[in-house]
Amino acid sequence: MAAKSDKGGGDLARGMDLLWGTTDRPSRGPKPSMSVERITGTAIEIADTEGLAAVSMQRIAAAFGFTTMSLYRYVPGKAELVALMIDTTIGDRPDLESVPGGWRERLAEWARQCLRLFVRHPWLLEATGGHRIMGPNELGWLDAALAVLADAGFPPVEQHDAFLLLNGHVRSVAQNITGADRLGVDEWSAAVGERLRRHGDRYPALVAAMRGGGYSQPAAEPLEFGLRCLLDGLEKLLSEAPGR
Amino acid sequence: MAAKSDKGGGDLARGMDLLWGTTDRPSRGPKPSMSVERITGTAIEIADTEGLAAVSMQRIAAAFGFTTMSLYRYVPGKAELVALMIDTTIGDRPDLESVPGGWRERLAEWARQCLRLFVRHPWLLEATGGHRIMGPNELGWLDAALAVLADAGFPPVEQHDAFLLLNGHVRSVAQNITGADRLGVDEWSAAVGERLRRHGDRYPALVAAMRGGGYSQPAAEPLEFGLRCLLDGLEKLLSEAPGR
DNA sequence: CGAAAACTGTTTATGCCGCATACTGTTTCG
DNA sequence: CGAAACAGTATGCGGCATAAACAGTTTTCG
Repeated sequence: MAAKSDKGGGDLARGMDLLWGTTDRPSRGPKPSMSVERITGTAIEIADTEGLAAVSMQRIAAAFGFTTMSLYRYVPGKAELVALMIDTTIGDRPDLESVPGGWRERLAEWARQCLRLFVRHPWLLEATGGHRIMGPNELGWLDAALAVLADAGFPPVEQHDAFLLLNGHVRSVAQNITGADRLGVDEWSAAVGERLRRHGDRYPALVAAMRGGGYSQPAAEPLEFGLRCLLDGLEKLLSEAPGR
Repeated sequence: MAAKSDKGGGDLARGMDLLWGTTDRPSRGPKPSMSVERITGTAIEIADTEGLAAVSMQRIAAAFGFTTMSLYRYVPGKAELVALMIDTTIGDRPDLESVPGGWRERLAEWARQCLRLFVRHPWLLEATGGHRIMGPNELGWLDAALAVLADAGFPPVEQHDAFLLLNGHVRSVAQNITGADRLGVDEWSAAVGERLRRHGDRYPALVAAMRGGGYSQPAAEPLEFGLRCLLDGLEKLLSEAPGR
C-alpha cells in the first residue's frame, strides 16, 4: 500500500499514529523545541479556562511565543489536535473491578467518573459531539463498561445498546450541569416565567410544575435519578430473559 | 423599565420579540423586500441540505441575491437567527392526548416524534446543544411531556427529572443515528478493528463483543431499547411510591 | 407642501479563524 | 565538507460575524 497517498489519508494516518504513540523520530535536522504533548497540554489548559472556542492555533502558538504555523510541524491540523486533547483528557480507563457490589454499582461508578470528567472539562462534551474514530483511552472506557455488562449477562448486542444508553445519559446530565453554569437556573426561570405570565394558558402543565416547585431548585442529583431508572430497566430486562 | 438599555439586553429583547411574534410593523420607510420568515426558511433549507456550518450570513444573503449586511435589518445577529430556525423547525407541540394507551405510550410517542425531527434535520441536534432560552414551540414540546408525566402521577420535581432523562435519551439516539451517516458503521468497525488487531489485548471485552456480533449490525432499534428500560424504570419508581 | 424623520439596503472596513506556500536557518549524515 | 532533512518564520488567501457610515425611499408632521 502506498504510504502517504492523498491528503486526507495521510492526515488520518498521522493523526492515528499520534494518538497511538507510534512516533518514529527523524534522525537528521535540529531538535524540536516543542512536543506534541506540550502543545496538547496547553491546548487543554486553554480549553479548560476559556472554553473550546478559545482554542485556536494562534492562541496556542502565542502561549509558546511561537508562530502559528510552527504548530503544523507537530500536528497535521486542528481536528487531529482536538482528538489528542480528547484522548489525553479522558485518560486511563476507570478501575471498576475493585468496586464493591454488583454490576449496577460498577456501571454507576463508570457513569460518575465519566460525569466528573465532563464537569471538570466542560469543553469535552462539545468536542466529543460528533461521531469520531475513538482514541486508545476512549476505547478503554468503552471496554471497561462492556466488561461489566458482559459479566452481568447481557449478550453483545445489548451490551452495545446499554452502553449507548448509559453514555447518553451521562452526556445529557453533563450538558445540563455545565450549561446551567452559563445560563443560571434563576435567569432561566426568570426568562421563562416572564413569558409564562403572558402566555401561561398555552403551557398549563409547565405552569403547574413551576408552581409545584419543579423548577426552583436545580434538580439535586440528576445523574442518580436517571441512573436508577436506567439500571432498574436493565435489570428487569435481564430478569425477563434469564437464559442467556 | 428602560426599553433598550445596553446592547445585549436590546438584542435579547429583539430576539424574544421575533420568537414570540411580537412584531410591530413600522409605518414609515420603504417596504421590506424580505421577511424574517423567508430568511429563516432559507437558512433552514441550507442547514438541511448542507449542514449547520454552511449557514452563514453571506450564504443566506447570496441565496436572495442580497448583500450580507442587509440581513441585519431583519435579525439582530446570527444567534437569534439560529434560535428562530430552531423554533420554526420544531413546530407545533405533538398531540399526545389522542394516543391510545397509557402514559408510557404517550411518552414513547413524544420520543419518536422528537427523534424524527432530529433525523430529518440533523443540524437541530447541534443547534440545540447549549442551554438556551426556549422558544414558544420548544416550550410547547416541554409542556406536552410534562402534562403526560403529571397525569401519570409524578410530582413536579420528578416530572422535571424524567423529562430531562427522556429528552437526553432521544438526543443521544439521534446523535448516534445522524453521526453514523457521516462515518458509516462499516468504516467505524474497520478502523476500530484495525487497531484491535494490534492492541486487542488491551480491550478484551470489546473484542469479545465484536466477535459476538455486537457491532456488525447497526443496532436495529436503539430508541426503543432505551425507551423500554427508561419507562420500566419510571414505572417502578411510580409503583414504589404510590401515595402521590 | 415641503422638510424632517424613519426606514431599507449598500459600501467599506475590522479583526478573527484555519491553513497553503514559499522561505531562511540549523543540524546531522554520507 | 556538502547535501539532505528538518525547524521555525513570513506572508497571504478565503471565509466568518458584524460595526459604521452612507444613499435612496417612503411616510408623517409642521
